[in-house]
Amino acid sequence: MSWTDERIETLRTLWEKGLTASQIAEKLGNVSRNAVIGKAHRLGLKARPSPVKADSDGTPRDTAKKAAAPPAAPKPKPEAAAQAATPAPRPAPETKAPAPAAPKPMQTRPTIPAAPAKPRAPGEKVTLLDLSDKICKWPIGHPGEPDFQFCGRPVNPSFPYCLAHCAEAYQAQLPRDRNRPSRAPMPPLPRVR
DNA sequence: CCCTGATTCGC
DNA sequence: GCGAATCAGG
Repeated sequence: MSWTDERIETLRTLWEKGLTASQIAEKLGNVSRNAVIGKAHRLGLKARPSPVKADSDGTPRDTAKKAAAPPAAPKPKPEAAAQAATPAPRPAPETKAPAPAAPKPMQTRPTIPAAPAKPRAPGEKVTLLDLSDKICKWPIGHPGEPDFQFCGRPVNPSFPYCLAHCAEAYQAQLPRDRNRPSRAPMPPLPRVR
């Protein structure tokens, strides 16, 4: 559907009224939240508190979007595949818990290529405050101890851990039946979207 | 995970 | 001009 004068007027009104982009999109119908935001900006309706816009000065949102740098940064694109990997003992961070330390390997298997990448400023610990959906939350050390920190490498997309730690956390539930040979359908490695 | 607005860029 | 995809933050 297109932006008729009427729809534009509605957009203006609701936007200035303070409704969120998604609310407006819903009222209008047949448009996405993104469409609303995009149109609002093009109309010059702007400036509503954005979560991301909180910069007081320094960080000028230098976001290097796509297209920016073709050569310089080769992003590691893992290619493991998996289906139903039974979530093995997950690390239990939080304030107590003896720490995951060793989600025991029930079966050895070749270690995954592992994720290089190093987003962290050299030397600094990854603390609770650094956590986000995008960095590996695998705890290193024991909570409460001075040097406790998190892995901090980039996550395997849609997982809470990096590729290497996904391999730790999600392992196949191998047959425990003694009678049956464990020919094991093997490798349920972390899926990579 | 849900949500927010902002931005980019292929169409 | 449009808006999906992405980002960055709550």
